[in-house]
Amino acid sequence: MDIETKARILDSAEQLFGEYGFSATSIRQITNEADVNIAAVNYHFGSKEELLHAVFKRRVGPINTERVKTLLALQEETKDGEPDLEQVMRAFLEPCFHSTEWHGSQGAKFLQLVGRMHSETNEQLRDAFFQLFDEVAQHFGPAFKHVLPHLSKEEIIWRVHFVIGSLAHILVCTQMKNAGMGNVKIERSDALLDALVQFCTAGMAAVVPTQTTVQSV
Amino acid sequence: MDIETKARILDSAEQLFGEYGFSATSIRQITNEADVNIAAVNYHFGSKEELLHAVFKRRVGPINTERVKTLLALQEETKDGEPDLEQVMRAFLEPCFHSTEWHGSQGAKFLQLVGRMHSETNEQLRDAFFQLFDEVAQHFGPAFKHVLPHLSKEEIIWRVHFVIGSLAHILVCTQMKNAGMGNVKIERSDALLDALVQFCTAGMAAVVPTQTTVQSV
DNA sequence: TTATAAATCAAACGTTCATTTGTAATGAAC
DNA sequence: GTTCATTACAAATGAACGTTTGATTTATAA
Repeated sequence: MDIETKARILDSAEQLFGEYGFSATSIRQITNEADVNIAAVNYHFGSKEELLHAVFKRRVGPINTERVKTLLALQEETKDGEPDLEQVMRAFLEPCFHSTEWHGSQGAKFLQLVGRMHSETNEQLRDAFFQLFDEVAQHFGPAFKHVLPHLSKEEIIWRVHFVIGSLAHILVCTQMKNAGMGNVKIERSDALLDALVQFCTAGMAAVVPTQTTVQSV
Repeated sequence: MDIETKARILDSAEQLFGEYGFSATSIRQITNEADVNIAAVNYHFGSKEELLHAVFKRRVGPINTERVKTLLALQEETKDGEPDLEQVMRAFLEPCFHSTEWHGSQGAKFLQLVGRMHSETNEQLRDAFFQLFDEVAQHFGPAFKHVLPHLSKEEIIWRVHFVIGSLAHILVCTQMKNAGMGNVKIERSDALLDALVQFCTAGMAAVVPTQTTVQSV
């Protein structure tokens, strides 16, 4: 069975890459878990790296499509009114959490892998990964700029990175035992998403202090 | 030369672990870079994992000591006045950036490694790593609770994780090419620290919306 | 049924891995 | 000068790595 084999490999790879990382996961682990022959990975995907890329491609597309769709709907809806930072932020963050609703713990493992990738420094892996987010960046960059007109472009880039960092970190954390996150299961975590949205919205909206701030004491 | 050998191994390990990750870095790479015999790692440190632990122990201590010292000084100083969230936040974040002032690009590579560790899921590595931050958690947990009395303990834990995520992410990002962070070099990045402090302070201080929030439209 | 392509399989490829071994320097104490 | 613990070294250990091979099975179509 062709399709079944490929899907089983993708499932196992997604889970194991998320749990142990790319380098620390062997093709033998993946094929054992998927119950397929060891040669199947190279036959169906070409190499270990291409397998990783395939794992991403399967799930990132839908998430980013939802992000952009929500943003566009939002912009349409509020065309004549005030754009709302919190809504933009939610459009950016919420779709990530939906993949767990769609795919259960499998989706959660994928998010853990996504979180992991944000600290990946291998240029080849990075480039292939972040290229998947080009469309999102092109839409949300201007959107954030529009609702935060007083911030410089550079300042916005930094703050978006802070947001991404918070997101990536909890995507990893919520899959761990003993991460100090209590009993949060990301599969049912509206509260966590809300908290993240609130935190990031407030952070993005932080007022730039005047240059000669003399605070405290 | 005993001390020289150990220090050279630590330097190389710190740099390579930060750059390529723990699993993707081999002992051969480390010992070649350090120009020592391949057996030296196991002789001086016992194993690859214990070497990683030694890399942390060398630098994390001073950072956390400075964090706690600054916090205690702050609490002493403002004993009869208003505690200030931004000051607590700065006491938490700023010492991380100092290690680059002390050790230059070597310190920067270390910070990249620290950022990486936050997405490490290997339980053994995690436990050994986060144990190094127990003292910090014990001091800053109550401190944040004190300046944010209206937030629940759980909410504070989540928000601190958001802060840690932002911090870890930029520690990794600023060492990368093409991370979309412009030309920020963390060795000279007061502005980035300031931006991070502002973002995290505002995020931590975000008001909890009333339960029945009906927003937008 | 037969020809053709796709998928699976066991086995092996050469390489690299972390670690261990036994031996040779090194330097201080006696 | 001999002893002795420490450190350094080249060489080798067995295991695991990603990948390839060539035969074999399965599916598709003529």
